[in-house]
Amino acid sequence: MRARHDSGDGEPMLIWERPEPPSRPAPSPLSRERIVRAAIDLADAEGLDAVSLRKVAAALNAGPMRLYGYLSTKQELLDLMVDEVYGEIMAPGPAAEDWRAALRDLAHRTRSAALRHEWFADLLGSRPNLGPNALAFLDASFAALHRAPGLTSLDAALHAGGTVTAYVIGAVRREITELRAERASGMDKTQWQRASGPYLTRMLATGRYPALERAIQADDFPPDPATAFASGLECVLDGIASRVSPES
Amino acid sequence: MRARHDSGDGEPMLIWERPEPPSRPAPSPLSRERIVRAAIDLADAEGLDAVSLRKVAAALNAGPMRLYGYLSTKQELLDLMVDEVYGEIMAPGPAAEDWRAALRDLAHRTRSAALRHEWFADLLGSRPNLGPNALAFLDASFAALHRAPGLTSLDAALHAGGTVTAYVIGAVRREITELRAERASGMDKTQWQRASGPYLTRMLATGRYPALERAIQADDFPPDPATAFASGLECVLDGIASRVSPES
DNA sequence: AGCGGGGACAATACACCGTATCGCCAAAAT
DNA sequence: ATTTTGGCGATACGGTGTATTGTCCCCGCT
Repeated sequence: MRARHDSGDGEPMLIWERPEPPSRPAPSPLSRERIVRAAIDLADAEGLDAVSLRKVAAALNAGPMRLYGYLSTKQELLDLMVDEVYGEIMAPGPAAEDWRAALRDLAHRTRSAALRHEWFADLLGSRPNLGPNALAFLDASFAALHRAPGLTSLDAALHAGGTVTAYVIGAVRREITELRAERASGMDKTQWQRASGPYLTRMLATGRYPALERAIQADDFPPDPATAFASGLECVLDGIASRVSPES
Repeated sequence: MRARHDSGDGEPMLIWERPEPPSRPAPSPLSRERIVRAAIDLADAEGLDAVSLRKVAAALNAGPMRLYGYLSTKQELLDLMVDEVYGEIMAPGPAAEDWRAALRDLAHRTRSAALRHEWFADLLGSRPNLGPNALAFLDASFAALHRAPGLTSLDAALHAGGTVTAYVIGAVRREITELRAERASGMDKTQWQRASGPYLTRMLATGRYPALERAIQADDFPPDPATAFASGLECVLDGIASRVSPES
């Protein structure tokens, strides 16, 4: 059952272009924008699990069912939230001229958006994102790759874009997950090591993980996540560059 | 409130080494293994959303609360499911000798595991995975990277491993998501294009996405996901190789 | 041998979720 | 002025994860 605005004709009428409910004379106190904003605020403050239609509605002084005039499903709300964050990502100035710089910029903006809205990492890549802002993001990626010198086949461009996107999704996810794990067991990274340390040392003592053991023994403290993300990204970009302009 | 096996002393006693309940003379009909297996079967058949403690317990002819003797939380069950899949991934023969081949092998095995258990993609990277099989996976990664010639700093090895892991997570996620989207709207890829096509064409007609427009116009059909995954992976591996052994 | 206690299991209970349905009331149309 | 309509709130339902309570059986002790 779709929202009541679904005109019912054959065409799918995806959610992003569904019209606002006809603006009432006394301006309707609710709008999809306000709903999405409230949901985002709630998710930022209390996590994605705390986002329930009931709580969002309550934050807007409305009954839960009120929202179904603007959304047909909770999933739709999540999709709109994601697209809103893509909007944040695309908000800043124009793209760089160098394709590499442009892709790097998009990646870092995505990462910082995920740090602002940790729930974004949970949703990243879990559904096809076709909202207008997500499309703008895609467009920016392709535009950047089009500026690459040797990238004639746009088949290759698609591959390249997909590869860096995949890296960004995975890296952001991992980083947020680690961040949460640290926070969960006492705010401090060393404290986290103490927490799961005994278990890990016991596991390592079995001798079944020699390489891991060696890796942890020589524990140079892992560098901050930002540079880890950046260096991994450069690695991926290097790989792309090596096929864009065959090795000099 | 932990499961009843938590010994109560200071040490955390993570879930993977918590002992089975004391084997009763008449062997207990339940075990964590059987629970996890039932949950996996359910998730494979009906999706992750269908995995509820009630349904899992029902599949084992038990009341819902029975499971809390073996698990302290649903999240724990999910963690165990993930580790079980890591077990599948690590099951086949020994690792290749070449570091690149070894990493490639791990990546492809992860992908095929996710294709067998689509819910695995939803859980990938969403939590720190420290189960014995996940550790074995990590160990294999580090072992492979250790075999790389120029990888003296294990700091670099950590970065490299993290980078390819991030790519794999993101790529697998995207692929499963796309697969589901296709399946949701009529099994066929061209059919999917028809489904969201009108919306997309209308969006593109706004002229706000010129690069996207160009990319879609010249629609050489995208290659099958397997080669897309593979080529992206090679791309990442190239990037790593270029820093392992500086350009020849 | 009889009995008491403890522990595994089941049933019940609770708060909350997403969503369908229904009824009311106010505003618009006749 | 009356009727209609449609947006909104309240209520309801089936489901969830989990806490609590009760029951019953089996083991060990007297």
